[in-house]
Amino acid sequence: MDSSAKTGKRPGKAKRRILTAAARLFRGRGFDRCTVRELADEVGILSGSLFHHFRSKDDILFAVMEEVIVDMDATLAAALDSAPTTHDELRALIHNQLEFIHGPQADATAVLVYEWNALSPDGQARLLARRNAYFRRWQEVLTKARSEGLTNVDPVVSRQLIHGALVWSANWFDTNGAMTVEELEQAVMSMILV
Amino acid sequence: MDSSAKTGKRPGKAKRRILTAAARLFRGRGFDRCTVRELADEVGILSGSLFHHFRSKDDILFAVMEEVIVDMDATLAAALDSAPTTHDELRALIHNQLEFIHGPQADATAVLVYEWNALSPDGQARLLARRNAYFRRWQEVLTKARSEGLTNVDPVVSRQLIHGALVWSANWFDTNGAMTVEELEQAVMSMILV
Amino acid sequence: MDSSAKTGKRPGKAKRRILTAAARLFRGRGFDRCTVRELADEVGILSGSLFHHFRSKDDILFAVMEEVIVDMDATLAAALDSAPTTHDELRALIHNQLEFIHGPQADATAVLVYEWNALSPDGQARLLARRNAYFRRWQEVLTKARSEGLTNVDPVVSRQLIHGALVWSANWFDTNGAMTVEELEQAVMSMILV
Amino acid sequence: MDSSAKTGKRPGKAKRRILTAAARLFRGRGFDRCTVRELADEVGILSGSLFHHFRSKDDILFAVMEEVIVDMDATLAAALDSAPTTHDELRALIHNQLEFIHGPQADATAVLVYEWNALSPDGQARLLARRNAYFRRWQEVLTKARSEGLTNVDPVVSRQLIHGALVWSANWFDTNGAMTVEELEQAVMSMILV
DNA sequence: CATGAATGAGCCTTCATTCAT
DNA sequence: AATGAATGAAGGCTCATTCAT
Repeated sequence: MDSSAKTGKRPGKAKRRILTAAARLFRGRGFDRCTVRELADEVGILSGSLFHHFRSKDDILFAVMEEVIVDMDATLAAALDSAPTTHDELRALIHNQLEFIHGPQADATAVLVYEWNALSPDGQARLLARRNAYFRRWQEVLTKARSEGLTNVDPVVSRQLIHGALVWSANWFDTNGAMTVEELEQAVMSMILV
Repeated sequence: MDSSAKTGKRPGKAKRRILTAAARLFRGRGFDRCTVRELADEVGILSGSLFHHFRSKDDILFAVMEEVIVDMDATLAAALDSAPTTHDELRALIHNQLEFIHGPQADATAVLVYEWNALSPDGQARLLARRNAYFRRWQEVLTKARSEGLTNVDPVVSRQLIHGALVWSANWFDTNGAMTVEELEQAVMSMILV
Repeated sequence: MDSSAKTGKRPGKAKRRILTAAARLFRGRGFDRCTVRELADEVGILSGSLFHHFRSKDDILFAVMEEVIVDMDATLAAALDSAPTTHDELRALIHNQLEFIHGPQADATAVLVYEWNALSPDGQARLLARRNAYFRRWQEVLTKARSEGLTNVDPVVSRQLIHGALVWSANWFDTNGAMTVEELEQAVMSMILV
Repeated sequence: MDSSAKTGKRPGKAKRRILTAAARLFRGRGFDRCTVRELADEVGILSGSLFHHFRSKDDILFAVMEEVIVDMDATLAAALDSAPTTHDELRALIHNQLEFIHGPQADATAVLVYEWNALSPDGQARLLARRNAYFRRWQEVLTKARSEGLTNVDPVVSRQLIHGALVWSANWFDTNGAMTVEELEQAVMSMILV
């Protein structure tokens, strides 16, 4: 007889459940418009109990973002490592970003991108290194791509343009719609390539 | 000697000053993290006075957004009217959007895009018609562009990709930096065109 | 061409119109739940203009009450003077009170009775003399009535019981209903008399 | 050693204490002239804590009224049930009303009667059924009383006249004065009876 | 006299956070 | 770990009142 049977609560570690619910809530209604009570309700505990797991509401936002940014960077690093050509690396860049924006971590990724300003200055500072590392990988690939004649736009500029185009898809692309993520990936590729 | 010299208040109609300050504040710190007292301070009045000009804080957000969306649509309509070719229309699309994102109405435009969820459901409904009209113009031009072979991506998809890329520039492009808006415009054009 | 034609406002002295509207409003929704803006709207002026005629909102309440209490006492005095018998005096007491509660000054009278606590301590003090004078007349008549065997209840008590019964009729008696004020008067008389 | 000794707080359930204080305050100074901070002070908590127990200030007024009206109706029903004669029923009517107006629930009863207009339309609607039930009992007794020749005034009219007389006593009758409630009851009876 | 923008105190309510149980 | 009452700062908004025009 596990504890979830006794308490009637859904299984899974509390921290995990809080983070998942927080990502969904923060994404849907914005960090500031969500109350800790709503979050606690969603998890099935009382608001006071949240503070046994996280020091503050800000801390929850930070944890959501940190987890996804660490994952995203690690996944990208691995994907780039196993990409034989620059063209494959380019595709890995886009694939990885879309995977996060529309995959299992979609909520957390959207929160990372669109609630960045809700994060405390301190939190931003602590996440900046990872963020920079991630974009450095983009930069390197795009620089190589231009030098190889695959694209003809300045890497700094194209990095931002592509990033903007990709993350915005969180707001319109429907995973259950007619178009698949692979097709979207292909469309982006065809815009980038000369 | 104008009245502002006599009263010691900054010139300009109060509503105008509120809207301008609101756009800057809402953009910089997010609608929910701004207080009406901050806004009033910025304008140089007391918080209560705000409510002589707007019924509520929500109303101010609505007014900021409505003004810019109306302007944006009207300006685009005019620009498209005087564009001789589809290529020129395509450029007008991008030029117009960048003009708003980085021109005098930069703050309000950023608010329109990134604080959309902060707007009340009712407010969203009342602005939707304009928003749709604006995007319909994009759709039409992009459809024509593809049928003429200028691009080869589905209009719905390319509209969203380009929109995402352009509005994201609000977060990184520096008007006072080395790159001009015209150059940015050119970079985007070159990514779109086959 | 009078000024009301020019300004489009209803005729009559401003003070009068304010007092009439105030009585109706205060009675209907309570002094505290009425705003000076509502009152000004009703009169057809702006809220600021109210303060050319009265020093404060409290002052308006005071004026409404003072006018009616002065009238009520004067009318009662006259009626008692011309009442040949104690029985007639008794009837005058009731008639006069009902005349005010349901006649042209119904609103002001209801305000006097039911908004007494909304009046400032200072205002209450300034009206107390009149209030006392009015009730003294009741007391005298009721004392005489008992000594003559018309009633058999202590004058202090009966004065309050009758007063309560009469003023409460403001809350239920319908001037346009089947029962006339005269019939109501008769019903009260029959309850009082032995 | 009970918990109140340990926490330093006054004993009694919070809701109860709030309701009691609210009745006293609302009665003394009127619902609109009382602030939630005053009420919280009186109870010995902070204003925010009020809203753990009641959704709104309106809700508190409603709760005060609901409790007393339910009690009042139940007590009257019981009293009428055990009254052997119509004469006794008549006395029960008056006794019950005076018991509430001057007994332990005096404040709440006064609030019910004199702050009815401060209650939201919705609140009024939700209390109307009880109010009507209570008055229906009066009506029935008074109808019977007239048919038996105990009184000779129309039941609808006498119900309102007596009700007015009785509730008004909240404003003048002094429980600690020379006259007892029983004597007051007797005085009212003698006015009603033929 | 009237206007109406501005005032500023104060109101009800919300909400992240604490803590004794 | 969880509870839930209490906290207390802050938030959006109201409103009687003032005053330059």
